Amino acid sequence: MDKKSPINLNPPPRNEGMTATQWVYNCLRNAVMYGQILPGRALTIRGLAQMLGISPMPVREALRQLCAEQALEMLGTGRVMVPKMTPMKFNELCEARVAIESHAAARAMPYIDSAVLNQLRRTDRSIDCAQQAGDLGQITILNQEFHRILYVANPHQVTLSLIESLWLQLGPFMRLATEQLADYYLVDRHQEALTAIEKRDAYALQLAIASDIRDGLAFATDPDLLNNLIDNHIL
Amino acid sequence: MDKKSPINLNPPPRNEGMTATQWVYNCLRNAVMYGQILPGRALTIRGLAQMLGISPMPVREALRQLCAEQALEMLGTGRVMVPKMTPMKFNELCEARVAIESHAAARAMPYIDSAVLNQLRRTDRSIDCAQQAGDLGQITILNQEFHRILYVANPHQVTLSLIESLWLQLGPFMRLATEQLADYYLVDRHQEALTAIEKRDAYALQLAIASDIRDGLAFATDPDLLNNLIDNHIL
DNA sequence: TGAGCTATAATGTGATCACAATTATACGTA
DNA sequence: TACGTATAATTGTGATCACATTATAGCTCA
Repeated sequence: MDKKSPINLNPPPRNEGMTATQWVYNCLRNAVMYGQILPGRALTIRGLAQMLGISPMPVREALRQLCAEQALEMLGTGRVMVPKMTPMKFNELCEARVAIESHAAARAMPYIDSAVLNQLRRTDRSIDCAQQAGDLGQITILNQEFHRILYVANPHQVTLSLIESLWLQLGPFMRLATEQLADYYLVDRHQEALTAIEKRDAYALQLAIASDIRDGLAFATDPDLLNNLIDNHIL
Repeated sequence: MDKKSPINLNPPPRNEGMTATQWVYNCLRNAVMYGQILPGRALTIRGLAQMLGISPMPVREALRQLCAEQALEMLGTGRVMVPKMTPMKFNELCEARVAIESHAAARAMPYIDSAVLNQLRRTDRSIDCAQQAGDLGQITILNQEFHRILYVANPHQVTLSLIESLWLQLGPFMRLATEQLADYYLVDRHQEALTAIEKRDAYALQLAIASDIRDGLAFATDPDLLNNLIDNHIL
Protein backbone atom coordinates (compact mmCIF):
# COMPACT_ATOMS: atom_id res chain seq x y z
CA MET A 1 0.00 0.00 0.00
CA ASP A 2 1.42 3.31 -1.15
CA LYS A 3 2.49 5.48 1.73
CA LYS A 4 4.60 8.19 0.21
CA SER A 5 3.08 9.54 -2.99
CA PRO A 6 2.34 13.23 -2.67
CA ILE A 7 -1.07 14.48 -1.68
CA ASN A 8 -2.22 17.81 -2.97
CA LEU A 9 -4.93 18.72 -0.50
CA ASN A 10 -5.09 22.30 -1.69
CA PRO A 11 -7.17 23.20 1.36
CA PRO A 12 -9.89 25.75 0.63
CA PRO A 13 -10.28 28.61 3.10
CA ARG A 14 -12.17 27.67 6.22
CA ASN A 15 -15.22 29.88 6.43
CA GLU A 16 -16.30 31.06 9.83
CA GLY A 17 -18.98 28.98 11.44
CA MET A 18 -17.70 25.93 9.59
CA THR A 19 -16.65 23.13 11.89
CA ALA A 20 -13.23 21.59 11.54
CA THR A 21 -14.81 18.28 10.60
CA GLN A 22 -16.73 19.87 7.73
CA TRP A 23 -13.60 21.60 6.54
CA VAL A 24 -11.52 18.42 6.53
CA TYR A 25 -14.37 16.60 4.86
CA ASN A 26 -14.48 19.16 2.04
CA CYS A 27 -10.70 19.06 1.61
CA LEU A 28 -10.59 15.30 1.32
CA ARG A 29 -13.71 15.04 -0.76
CA ASN A 30 -12.35 17.46 -3.32
CA ALA A 31 -9.00 15.75 -3.32
CA VAL A 32 -10.61 12.39 -4.04
CA MET A 33 -13.11 13.75 -6.54
CA TYR A 34 -10.48 15.44 -8.64
CA GLY A 35 -7.86 12.75 -8.38
CA GLN A 36 -5.37 14.56 -6.17
CA ILE A 37 -4.72 11.35 -4.25
CA LEU A 38 -3.57 8.23 -6.06
CA PRO A 39 -5.60 5.03 -5.69
CA GLY A 40 -3.96 2.81 -3.12
CA ARG A 41 -2.52 5.75 -1.23
CA ALA A 42 -2.70 5.20 2.52
CA LEU A 43 -4.24 7.97 4.58
CA THR A 44 -3.40 8.23 8.26
CA ILE A 45 -5.32 10.21 10.80
CA ARG A 46 -2.27 11.81 12.36
CA GLY A 47 -0.64 12.48 9.01
CA LEU A 48 -3.63 14.37 7.67
CA ALA A 49 -4.14 16.17 10.97
CA GLN A 50 -0.58 17.45 10.80
CA MET A 51 -0.94 18.50 7.16
CA LEU A 52 -4.01 20.53 8.04
CA GLY A 53 -2.74 21.84 11.34
CA ILE A 54 -5.55 20.46 13.49
CA SER A 55 -6.09 17.68 15.97
CA PRO A 56 -6.75 14.10 14.84
CA MET A 57 -10.34 14.16 16.02
CA PRO A 58 -12.02 15.96 13.09
CA VAL A 59 -9.95 13.92 10.65
CA ARG A 60 -11.28 10.69 12.14
CA GLU A 61 -14.85 11.81 11.66
CA ALA A 62 -14.30 13.01 8.10
CA LEU A 63 -12.55 9.78 7.13
CA ARG A 64 -15.34 7.66 8.52
CA GLN A 65 -17.93 9.68 6.64
CA LEU A 66 -16.03 9.41 3.36
CA CYS A 67 -15.69 5.67 3.86
CA ALA A 68 -19.43 5.40 4.40
CA GLU A 69 -19.90 7.22 1.08
CA GLN A 70 -17.53 4.77 -0.65
CA ALA A 71 -15.17 7.62 -1.50
CA LEU A 72 -12.52 5.93 0.61
CA GLU A 73 -12.05 2.36 1.68
CA MET A 74 -11.45 1.10 5.20
CA LEU A 75 -9.43 -2.09 5.50
CA GLY A 76 -9.98 -4.60 8.28
CA THR A 77 -7.23 -3.07 10.31
CA GLY A 78 -8.84 0.34 10.24
CA ARG A 79 -6.38 1.63 7.70
CA VAL A 80 -7.92 3.95 5.14
CA MET A 81 -6.95 4.24 1.50
CA VAL A 82 -8.23 5.49 -1.83
CA PRO A 83 -9.94 2.51 -3.50
CA LYS A 84 -8.27 1.01 -6.53
CA MET A 85 -10.07 0.89 -9.84
CA THR A 86 -10.50 -2.07 -12.16
CA PRO A 87 -12.00 -2.10 -15.66
CA MET A 88 -14.93 -4.23 -14.52
CA LYS A 89 -15.64 -2.00 -11.55
CA PHE A 90 -15.44 1.02 -13.80
CA ASN A 91 -17.99 -0.52 -16.11
CA GLU A 92 -20.31 -1.28 -13.20
CA LEU A 93 -20.05 2.26 -11.89
CA CYS A 94 -20.77 3.65 -15.33
CA GLU A 95 -23.87 1.49 -15.83
CA ALA A 96 -25.05 2.25 -12.30
CA ARG A 97 -24.82 5.95 -13.12
CA VAL A 98 -26.91 5.44 -16.23
CA ALA A 99 -29.56 3.46 -14.36
CA ILE A 100 -29.90 5.80 -11.39
CA GLU A 101 -29.39 9.16 -13.04
CA SER A 102 -31.72 8.52 -15.97
CA HIS A 103 -34.28 7.45 -13.37
CA ALA A 104 -33.67 10.58 -11.33
CA ALA A 105 -33.97 12.75 -14.43
CA ALA A 106 -37.29 11.24 -15.45
CA ARG A 107 -38.59 11.66 -11.91
CA ALA A 108 -37.54 15.31 -11.90
CA MET A 109 -39.32 16.14 -15.17
CA PRO A 110 -42.72 17.04 -13.66
CA TYR A 111 -41.07 19.55 -11.34
CA ILE A 112 -38.94 21.41 -13.87
CA ASP A 113 -40.39 24.89 -14.22
CA SER A 114 -39.05 27.78 -16.25
CA ALA A 115 -36.78 28.89 -13.41
CA VAL A 116 -35.02 25.54 -13.31
CA LEU A 117 -34.87 25.42 -17.09
CA ASN A 118 -33.20 28.82 -17.19
CA GLN A 119 -30.74 27.70 -14.55
CA LEU A 120 -29.89 24.70 -16.70
CA ARG A 121 -29.47 26.87 -19.79
CA ARG A 122 -27.21 29.23 -17.88
CA THR A 123 -25.04 26.38 -16.65
CA ASP A 124 -24.85 24.96 -20.15
CA ARG A 125 -23.63 28.31 -21.46
CA SER A 126 -21.04 28.44 -18.69
CA ILE A 127 -19.80 25.05 -19.83
CA ASP A 128 -19.42 26.49 -23.34
CA CYS A 129 -17.31 29.32 -21.96
CA ALA A 130 -15.16 26.97 -19.90
CA GLN A 131 -14.66 24.81 -22.96
CA GLN A 132 -13.48 27.71 -25.09
CA ALA A 133 -11.19 28.75 -22.27
CA GLY A 134 -9.92 25.20 -22.04
CA ASP A 135 -10.53 25.09 -18.29
CA LEU A 136 -10.97 21.35 -17.81
CA GLY A 137 -11.46 21.47 -14.06
CA GLN A 138 -14.23 24.00 -14.44
CA ILE A 139 -15.92 21.90 -17.13
CA THR A 140 -16.04 18.93 -14.78
CA ILE A 141 -17.49 21.01 -11.97
CA LEU A 142 -20.10 22.67 -14.19
CA ASN A 143 -21.08 19.38 -15.77
CA GLN A 144 -21.81 17.99 -12.32
CA GLU A 145 -23.66 21.18 -11.52
CA PHE A 146 -25.88 20.66 -14.57
CA HIS A 147 -26.83 17.18 -13.48
CA ARG A 148 -27.37 18.22 -9.89
CA ILE A 149 -29.69 21.08 -10.81
CA LEU A 150 -31.72 18.66 -12.86
CA TYR A 151 -32.08 16.03 -10.15
CA VAL A 152 -32.82 18.33 -7.23
CA ALA A 153 -35.67 19.95 -9.14
CA ASN A 154 -37.60 17.07 -7.64
CA PRO A 155 -38.31 18.29 -4.10
CA HIS A 156 -38.73 14.73 -2.83
CA GLN A 157 -35.41 13.64 -4.28
CA VAL A 158 -33.83 10.70 -2.48
CA THR A 159 -31.21 9.56 -4.97
CA LEU A 160 -28.79 12.49 -5.01
CA SER A 161 -26.66 11.11 -2.20
CA LEU A 162 -26.47 7.79 -4.02
CA ILE A 163 -25.50 9.51 -7.26
CA GLU A 164 -22.84 11.56 -5.54
CA SER A 165 -21.37 8.40 -4.10
CA LEU A 166 -20.92 7.13 -7.64
CA TRP A 167 -19.42 10.44 -8.74
CA LEU A 168 -16.91 10.22 -5.93
CA GLN A 169 -15.88 6.76 -6.99
CA LEU A 170 -15.55 7.80 -10.63
CA GLY A 171 -14.25 11.26 -9.88
CA PRO A 172 -10.68 11.10 -11.14
CA PHE A 173 -11.77 9.33 -14.30
CA MET A 174 -14.47 11.84 -15.14
CA ARG A 175 -11.85 14.50 -15.21
CA LEU A 176 -9.81 12.43 -17.59
CA ALA A 177 -12.89 11.91 -19.74
CA THR A 178 -13.43 15.63 -19.96
CA GLU A 179 -9.84 16.02 -20.96
CA GLN A 180 -10.17 13.62 -23.86
CA LEU A 181 -13.52 14.65 -25.18
CA ALA A 182 -13.91 18.23 -24.12
CA ASP A 183 -14.24 19.47 -27.65
CA TYR A 184 -17.55 18.09 -28.70
CA TYR A 185 -19.50 15.75 -26.53
CA LEU A 186 -20.90 17.81 -23.72
CA VAL A 187 -22.88 20.46 -25.49
CA ASP A 188 -24.79 18.22 -27.81
CA ARG A 189 -26.21 15.90 -25.17
CA HIS A 190 -27.09 18.75 -22.86
CA GLN A 191 -28.90 20.45 -25.71
CA GLU A 192 -30.72 17.20 -26.31
CA ALA A 193 -31.75 17.17 -22.67
CA LEU A 194 -32.90 20.79 -22.79
CA THR A 195 -34.96 20.10 -25.89
CA ALA A 196 -36.58 17.12 -24.19
CA ILE A 197 -37.48 19.31 -21.23
CA GLU A 198 -39.02 21.95 -23.47
CA LYS A 199 -41.20 19.25 -24.98
CA ARG A 200 -41.90 17.96 -21.47
CA ASP A 201 -40.90 14.51 -22.65
CA ALA A 202 -39.64 12.57 -19.64
CA TYR A 203 -38.59 9.57 -21.66
CA ALA A 204 -36.56 11.64 -24.12
CA LEU A 205 -34.89 13.36 -21.18
CA GLN A 206 -34.05 9.98 -19.67
CA LEU A 207 -32.43 8.90 -22.94
CA ALA A 208 -30.50 12.14 -23.27
CA ILE A 209 -29.06 11.81 -19.79
CA ALA A 210 -28.17 8.18 -20.38
CA SER A 211 -26.37 9.11 -23.58
CA ASP A 212 -24.63 12.02 -21.89
CA ILE A 213 -23.21 9.73 -19.24
CA ARG A 214 -22.25 6.99 -21.67
CA ASP A 215 -20.57 9.45 -24.03
CA GLY A 216 -18.70 11.04 -21.17
CA LEU A 217 -17.24 7.75 -20.07
CA ALA A 218 -16.93 6.11 -23.48
CA PHE A 219 -13.19 6.79 -23.57
CA ALA A 220 -12.75 3.90 -21.17
CA THR A 221 -14.73 1.15 -22.86
CA ASP A 222 -11.51 -0.62 -23.80
CA PRO A 223 -10.31 -2.55 -20.73
CA ASP A 224 -6.70 -2.57 -21.92
CA LEU A 225 -6.60 1.18 -22.36
CA LEU A 226 -8.19 1.67 -18.96
CA ASN A 227 -5.76 -0.71 -17.31
CA ASN A 228 -2.94 1.20 -18.90
CA LEU A 229 -4.20 4.44 -17.47
CA ILE A 230 -4.59 2.90 -14.03
CA ASP A 231 -1.21 1.20 -14.03
CA ASN A 232 0.63 4.23 -15.33
CA HIS A 233 -0.91 6.48 -12.71
CA ILE A 234 -1.80 9.00 -15.37
CA LEU A 235 -4.77 9.90 -13.28
CA MET B 1 -38.34 17.17 18.25
CA ASP B 2 -39.18 14.15 20.30
CA LYS B 3 -36.79 13.65 23.16
CA LYS B 4 -38.45 11.15 25.42
CA SER B 5 -40.05 8.31 23.48
CA PRO B 6 -38.52 5.00 24.46
CA ILE B 7 -35.72 3.46 22.49
CA ASN B 8 -35.40 -0.29 22.37
CA LEU B 9 -31.80 -0.75 21.40
CA ASN B 10 -31.85 -4.43 22.24
CA PRO B 11 -28.07 -4.51 22.04
CA PRO B 12 -26.72 -7.72 20.51
CA PRO B 13 -23.78 -9.37 22.25
CA ARG B 14 -20.48 -7.74 21.49
CA ASN B 15 -18.26 -10.33 19.87
CA GLU B 16 -14.60 -10.29 20.76
CA GLY B 17 -12.42 -8.44 18.32
CA MET B 18 -15.34 -6.19 17.44
CA THR B 19 -14.63 -2.54 18.07
CA ALA B 20 -16.97 -0.48 20.19
CA THR B 21 -17.77 1.69 17.18
CA GLN B 22 -18.83 -1.33 15.12
CA TRP B 23 -20.96 -2.58 17.99
CA VAL B 24 -22.75 0.73 18.45
CA TYR B 25 -23.18 0.98 14.70
CA ASN B 26 -24.85 -2.43 14.57
CA CYS B 27 -27.11 -1.59 17.51
CA LEU B 28 -28.31 1.65 16.00
CA ARG B 29 -28.57 0.28 12.50
CA ASN B 30 -30.79 -2.56 13.63
CA ALA B 31 -32.86 -0.23 15.75
CA VAL B 32 -33.47 2.07 12.78
CA MET B 33 -33.98 -0.73 10.27
CA TYR B 34 -36.64 -2.44 12.36
CA GLY B 35 -38.37 0.66 13.57
CA GLN B 36 -37.33 0.58 17.22
CA ILE B 37 -36.82 4.33 17.19
CA LEU B 38 -39.64 6.63 16.22
CA PRO B 39 -39.10 9.12 13.40
CA GLY B 40 -38.30 12.51 14.85
CA ARG B 41 -36.72 11.02 17.95
CA ALA B 42 -33.64 12.97 18.99
CA LEU B 43 -30.50 10.97 19.61
CA THR B 44 -27.79 12.41 21.82
CA ILE B 45 -24.24 11.20 21.97
CA ARG B 46 -24.04 11.14 25.74
CA GLY B 47 -27.48 9.62 26.09
CA LEU B 48 -26.68 6.69 23.85
CA ALA B 49 -23.24 6.28 25.39
CA GLN B 50 -24.82 5.95 28.80
CA MET B 51 -27.44 3.47 27.56
CA LEU B 52 -24.70 1.28 26.13
CA GLY B 53 -22.25 1.76 28.96
CA ILE B 54 -19.41 3.13 26.89
CA SER B 55 -17.73 6.46 26.25
CA PRO B 56 -19.22 9.02 23.85
CA MET B 57 -16.44 8.57 21.32
CA PRO B 58 -17.63 5.40 19.53
CA VAL B 59 -21.18 6.74 19.52
CA ARG B 60 -20.05 9.86 17.69
CA GLU B 61 -18.43 7.82 14.98
CA ALA B 62 -21.37 5.47 14.56
CA LEU B 63 -23.83 8.36 14.37
CA ARG B 64 -21.79 10.12 11.72
CA GLN B 65 -21.59 6.96 9.65
CA LEU B 66 -25.34 6.34 9.87
CA CYS B 67 -25.99 9.95 8.86
CA ALA B 68 -23.76 9.49 5.83
CA GLU B 69 -25.85 6.44 4.92
CA GLN B 70 -29.05 8.49 5.25
CA ALA B 71 -30.23 6.21 8.03
CA LEU B 72 -30.19 9.18 10.37
CA GLU B 73 -30.41 12.88 9.75
CA MET B 74 -28.06 15.53 11.09
CA LEU B 75 -29.56 18.96 11.62
CA GLY B 76 -27.60 22.16 11.22
CA THR B 77 -26.92 22.29 14.93
CA GLY B 78 -25.33 18.87 14.90
CA ARG B 79 -28.34 17.29 16.49
CA VAL B 80 -29.17 13.85 15.16
CA MET B 81 -32.63 12.38 14.69
CA VAL B 82 -34.47 9.63 12.85
CA PRO B 83 -35.73 11.18 9.59
CA LYS B 84 -39.43 11.70 9.24
CA MET B 85 -41.33 10.05 6.42
CA THR B 86 -43.79 11.61 3.99
CA PRO B 87 -45.97 9.86 1.41
CA MET B 88 -44.07 11.51 -1.44
CA LYS B 89 -40.71 10.55 -0.03
CA PHE B 90 -41.95 7.03 0.51
CA ASN B 91 -42.98 6.85 -3.12
CA GLU B 92 -39.59 8.13 -4.27
CA LEU B 93 -37.78 5.59 -2.13
CA CYS B 94 -39.96 2.82 -3.48
CA GLU B 95 -39.35 3.76 -7.11
CA ALA B 96 -35.64 4.21 -6.46
CA ARG B 97 -35.54 0.68 -5.10
CA VAL B 98 -37.23 -0.62 -8.23
CA ALA B 99 -34.83 1.22 -10.53
CA ILE B 100 -31.62 0.28 -8.74
CA GLU B 101 -32.43 -3.23 -7.60
CA SER B 102 -33.86 -4.40 -10.90
CA HIS B 103 -30.70 -3.04 -12.50
CA ALA B 104 -28.53 -4.84 -9.96
CA ALA B 105 -30.45 -8.08 -10.51
CA ALA B 106 -30.02 -7.96 -14.28
CA ARG B 107 -26.32 -7.21 -13.84
CA ALA B 108 -25.95 -10.19 -11.51
CA MET B 109 -27.59 -12.66 -13.90
CA PRO B 110 -24.42 -13.66 -15.81
CA TYR B 111 -22.69 -14.56 -12.54
CA ILE B 112 -25.41 -16.71 -11.00
CA ASP B 113 -24.14 -20.27 -10.94
CA SER B 114 -25.80 -23.31 -9.46
CA ALA B 115 -24.27 -22.61 -6.04
CA VAL B 116 -25.88 -19.19 -5.87
CA LEU B 117 -29.15 -20.55 -7.23
CA ASN B 118 -29.23 -23.19 -4.51
CA GLN B 119 -28.52 -20.57 -1.90
CA LEU B 120 -31.46 -18.55 -3.20
CA ARG B 121 -33.71 -21.63 -3.16
CA ARG B 122 -32.68 -22.40 0.39
CA THR B 123 -33.42 -18.86 1.52
CA ASP B 124 -36.77 -18.95 -0.21
CA ARG B 125 -37.66 -22.14 1.65
CA SER B 126 -36.60 -20.52 4.92
CA ILE B 127 -38.99 -17.70 4.17
CA ASP B 128 -41.74 -20.29 3.72
CA CYS B 129 -40.95 -21.72 7.13
CA ALA B 130 -40.87 -18.31 8.78
CA GLN B 131 -44.20 -17.52 7.16
CA GLN B 132 -45.85 -20.65 8.50
CA ALA B 133 -44.39 -19.88 11.89
CA GLY B 134 -45.70 -16.33 11.63
CA ASP B 135 -42.31 -14.89 12.51
CA LEU B 136 -42.59 -11.50 10.83
CA GLY B 137 -39.19 -10.20 11.89
CA GLN B 138 -37.52 -13.27 10.45
CA ILE B 139 -39.42 -12.88 7.18
CA THR B 140 -38.14 -9.35 6.78
CA ILE B 141 -34.56 -10.42 7.46
CA LEU B 142 -34.72 -13.40 5.11
CA ASN B 143 -36.35 -11.36 2.37
CA GLN B 144 -33.44 -8.92 2.52
CA GLU B 145 -31.09 -11.86 2.54
CA PHE B 146 -32.66 -13.18 -0.66
CA HIS B 147 -32.12 -9.87 -2.42
CA ARG B 148 -28.60 -9.49 -1.09
CA ILE B 149 -27.52 -12.96 -2.24
CA LEU B 150 -28.82 -12.13 -5.69
CA TYR B 151 -27.01 -8.80 -6.01
CA VAL B 152 -23.66 -9.85 -4.60
CA ALA B 153 -23.46 -12.73 -7.05
CA ASN B 154 -21.93 -10.03 -9.25
CA PRO B 155 -18.34 -9.86 -8.00
CA HIS B 156 -17.95 -6.32 -9.30
CA GLN B 157 -21.05 -5.14 -7.51
CA VAL B 158 -21.05 -1.44 -6.67
CA THR B 159 -24.72 -0.80 -5.91
CA LEU B 160 -25.23 -2.82 -2.73
CA SER B 161 -24.28 0.03 -0.42
CA LEU B 162 -26.71 2.29 -2.30
CA ILE B 163 -29.46 -0.28 -2.03
CA GLU B 164 -28.85 -0.78 1.67
CA SER B 165 -29.13 2.96 2.18
CA LEU B 166 -32.63 2.77 0.70
CA TRP B 167 -33.48 -0.23 2.86
CA LEU B 168 -32.44 1.69 5.94
CA GLN B 169 -34.67 4.58 5.00
CA LEU B 170 -37.62 2.29 4.31
CA GLY B 171 -36.81 -0.18 7.07
CA PRO B 172 -39.66 0.32 9.50
CA PHE B 173 -42.18 0.34 6.68
CA MET B 174 -40.93 -2.86 5.12
CA ARG B 175 -41.65 -4.64 8.33
CA LEU B 176 -45.15 -3.29 8.28
CA ALA B 177 -45.53 -4.43 4.70
CA THR B 178 -44.52 -7.93 5.65
CA GLU B 179 -47.07 -7.81 8.42
CA GLN B 180 -49.90 -6.95 6.07
CA LEU B 181 -49.10 -9.20 3.19
CA ALA B 182 -47.12 -12.02 4.68
CA ASP B 183 -49.57 -14.64 3.56
CA TYR B 184 -49.16 -14.60 -0.15
CA TYR B 185 -46.97 -12.12 -1.90
CA LEU B 186 -43.44 -13.14 -1.14
CA VAL B 187 -43.25 -16.66 -2.39
CA ASP B 188 -44.81 -16.07 -5.77
CA ARG B 189 -42.47 -13.30 -6.85
CA HIS B 190 -39.43 -15.09 -5.58
CA GLN B 191 -40.49 -18.18 -7.50
CA GLU B 192 -40.87 -15.99 -10.55
CA ALA B 193 -37.33 -14.74 -10.04
CA LEU B 194 -35.99 -18.26 -9.59
CA THR B 195 -37.71 -19.40 -12.77
CA ALA B 196 -36.21 -16.48 -14.67
CA ILE B 197 -32.78 -17.44 -13.40
CA GLU B 198 -33.24 -21.04 -14.49
CA LYS B 199 -34.08 -19.79 -17.97
CA ARG B 200 -31.12 -17.42 -17.74
CA ASP B 201 -33.44 -14.60 -18.73
CA ALA B 202 -32.01 -11.36 -17.30
CA TYR B 203 -34.96 -9.27 -18.39
CA ALA B 204 -37.51 -11.60 -16.82
CA LEU B 205 -35.47 -11.53 -13.62
CA GLN B 206 -35.45 -7.75 -13.70
CA LEU B 207 -39.24 -7.69 -14.01
CA ALA B 208 -39.70 -10.25 -11.24
CA ILE B 209 -37.57 -8.21 -8.84
CA ALA B 210 -39.39 -5.01 -9.78
CA SER B 211 -42.73 -6.69 -9.12
CA ASP B 212 -41.48 -8.16 -5.86
CA ILE B 213 -40.53 -4.73 -4.59
CA ARG B 214 -43.70 -3.05 -5.79
CA ASP B 215 -45.91 -5.77 -4.31
CA GLY B 216 -44.06 -5.58 -1.04
CA LEU B 217 -44.67 -1.87 -0.71
CA ALA B 218 -48.06 -1.71 -2.40
CA PHE B 219 -49.82 -1.45 0.95
CA ALA B 220 -48.75 2.17 1.08
CA THR B 221 -49.83 3.44 -2.31
CA ASP B 222 -52.63 5.39 -0.70
CA PRO B 223 -51.16 8.64 0.71
CA ASP B 224 -53.94 9.02 3.27
CA LEU B 225 -53.43 5.55 4.67
CA LEU B 226 -49.71 6.12 4.82
CA ASN B 227 -50.11 9.45 6.55
CA ASN B 228 -52.38 7.78 9.06
CA LEU B 229 -49.77 5.18 9.83
CA ILE B 230 -47.09 7.84 10.22
CA ASP B 231 -49.18 10.13 12.39
CA ASN B 232 -50.43 7.35 14.61
CA HIS B 233 -46.93 6.02 15.22
CA ILE B 234 -48.10 2.51 14.45
CA LEU B 235 -44.65 1.85 13.12
C1' DT C 1 22.92 -12.70 -0.48
C1' DG C 2 18.41 -13.42 1.27
C1' DA C 3 14.89 -15.19 4.44
C1' DG C 4 13.23 -14.93 9.18
C1' DC C 5 13.10 -12.75 13.59
C1' DT C 6 13.18 -8.85 16.85
C1' DA C 7 12.96 -4.17 18.48
C1' DT C 8 11.21 0.14 17.44
C1' DA C 9 8.03 3.32 15.49
C1' DA C 10 3.55 4.44 13.84
C1' DT C 11 -1.36 3.85 13.95
C1' DG C 12 -6.33 3.15 15.18
C1' DT C 13 -9.26 2.96 19.20
C1' DG C 14 -11.39 4.63 23.07
C1' DA C 15 -11.62 7.60 27.28
C1' DT C 16 -11.58 12.07 29.53
C1' DC C 17 -11.69 16.96 29.67
C1' DA C 18 -12.54 21.97 28.39
C1' DC C 19 -15.22 25.13 25.82
C1' DA C 20 -18.81 27.46 23.23
C1' DA C 21 -23.28 27.17 21.54
C1' DT C 22 -27.74 25.66 22.08
C1' DT C 23 -31.75 24.27 24.58
C1' DA C 24 -34.56 23.77 28.54
C1' DT C 25 -36.25 25.55 32.91
C1' DA C 26 -37.72 28.82 36.19
C1' DC C 27 -38.72 33.25 37.49
C1' DG C 28 -40.74 37.78 37.32
C1' DT C 29 -43.63 41.06 35.01
C1' DA C 30 -47.64 42.82 32.52
C1' DT D 1 -52.69 33.51 33.01
C1' DA D 2 -49.53 34.46 29.20
C1' DC D 3 -45.17 36.16 27.71
C1' DG D 4 -40.33 37.48 27.77
C1' DT D 5 -36.00 37.13 30.09
C1' DA D 6 -32.29 35.28 32.70
C1' DT D 7 -30.25 31.43 34.66
C1' DA D 8 -28.96 26.61 34.50
C1' DA D 9 -28.44 22.25 32.23
C1' DT D 10 -27.48 19.82 28.14
C1' DT D 11 -25.11 19.07 24.01
C1' DG D 12 -21.78 18.93 19.99
C1' DT D 13 -16.99 19.99 19.00
C1' DG D 14 -12.31 19.51 19.36
C1' DA D 15 -7.98 18.51 21.91
C1' DT D 16 -5.03 15.44 24.57
C1' DC D 17 -3.70 11.14 26.47
C1' DA D 18 -3.11 5.97 27.29
C1' DC D 19 -3.17 1.50 25.33
C1' DA D 20 -3.15 -2.51 22.27
C1' DT D 21 -2.26 -3.69 17.69
C1' DT D 22 0.06 -3.46 13.46
C1' DA D 23 3.56 -2.13 10.35
C1' DT D 24 8.44 -1.00 9.54
C1' DA D 25 13.27 -1.32 9.66
C1' DG D 26 17.30 -3.42 11.20
C1' DC D 27 19.69 -7.34 12.51
C1' DT D 28 20.99 -12.14 12.76
C1' DC D 29 21.89 -16.44 10.86
C1' DA D 30 21.74 -19.95 7.29
